[in-house]
Amino acid sequence: MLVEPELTIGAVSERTGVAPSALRFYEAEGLIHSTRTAGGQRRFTRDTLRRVSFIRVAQQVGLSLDEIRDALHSLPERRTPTEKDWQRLSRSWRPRLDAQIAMLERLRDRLDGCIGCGCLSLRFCRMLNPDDRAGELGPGPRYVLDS
Amino acid sequence: MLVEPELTIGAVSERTGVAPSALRFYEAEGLIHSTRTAGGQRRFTRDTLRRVSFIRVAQQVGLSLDEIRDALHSLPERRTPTEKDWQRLSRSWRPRLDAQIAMLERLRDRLDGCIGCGCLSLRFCRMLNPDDRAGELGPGPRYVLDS
DNA sequence: TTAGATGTTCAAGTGAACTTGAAGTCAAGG
DNA sequence: CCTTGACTTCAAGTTCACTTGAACATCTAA
Repeated sequence: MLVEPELTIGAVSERTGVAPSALRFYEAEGLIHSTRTAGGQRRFTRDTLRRVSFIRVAQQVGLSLDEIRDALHSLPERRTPTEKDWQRLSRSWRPRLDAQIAMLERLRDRLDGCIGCGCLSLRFCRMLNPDDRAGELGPGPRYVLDS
Repeated sequence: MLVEPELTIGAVSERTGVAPSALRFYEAEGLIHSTRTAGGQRRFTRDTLRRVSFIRVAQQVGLSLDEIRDALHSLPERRTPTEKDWQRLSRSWRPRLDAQIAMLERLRDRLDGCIGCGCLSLRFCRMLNPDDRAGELGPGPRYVLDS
């Protein structure tokens, strides 16, 4: 069997571009895990690099660390995830990415027509305020209808 | 001449979906402006609705309030902006929107191929870390090169 | 073996973007 | 006129995602 190569926090930091303090923070938040040396220093397995990259990517897509933790919990905890595991996880993102892209495209395509012509409107704002947002606000006229 | 219709903070809140406290905050931050009644209450002109919508849209695109303030400063201060003004502003966003969309599309198209296959890689992370990010980190190997 | 780079914890600080609370004032309908 | 809901200010609190600092321990290469 392979001996898992163990990475120091500095090594993970260097290879991911994420500060050691952030990695400690992620560990405290349950997003990554480490073992400890006899002296109490952290040692990370290589799949941590993938986890950390995943975290940064997820943040770019607009997920909070809480949501990311939930997503990562679908990976086998404390077991090196297989490619299948990662594939399943990444596929679960497609809808979110598609939605985000669609929103930005509508935004781009209407920017002149909407902001530009001065009719930044109800429809426009609805577009930017998915159901969850609109829902939690209660009844009544909500967004700009105004010319 | 028209008398500018004046809106209370509650009216602006209702029509934009933005809390009164947030509107006060935006005013304190110089993103919107108001006049005051004899009694000291705020009154907003209708173009504030557009400004506020613009602010929310800009936030969706990932701009900070600081950046948004800068953008809004290209509008004539304390003068109702013309359609041309808004058009110029919205057009200045095209590159940003295009970039954001392109990033998300690359992300979507490579998600399986990259995270999925386990090669969440240097190239991948560069894609997500535009020059400014990569630049400020200094020299040395930076991102995940690792299988 | 020892210097010094790298690591440790824990508490507190930061900045962005607001929200909340207290204590009080204004404005419009009956 | 008076009530009542909407408004005012100001300071402090909140959440998120970290960073910083102090004081100390460990690890590794010479």
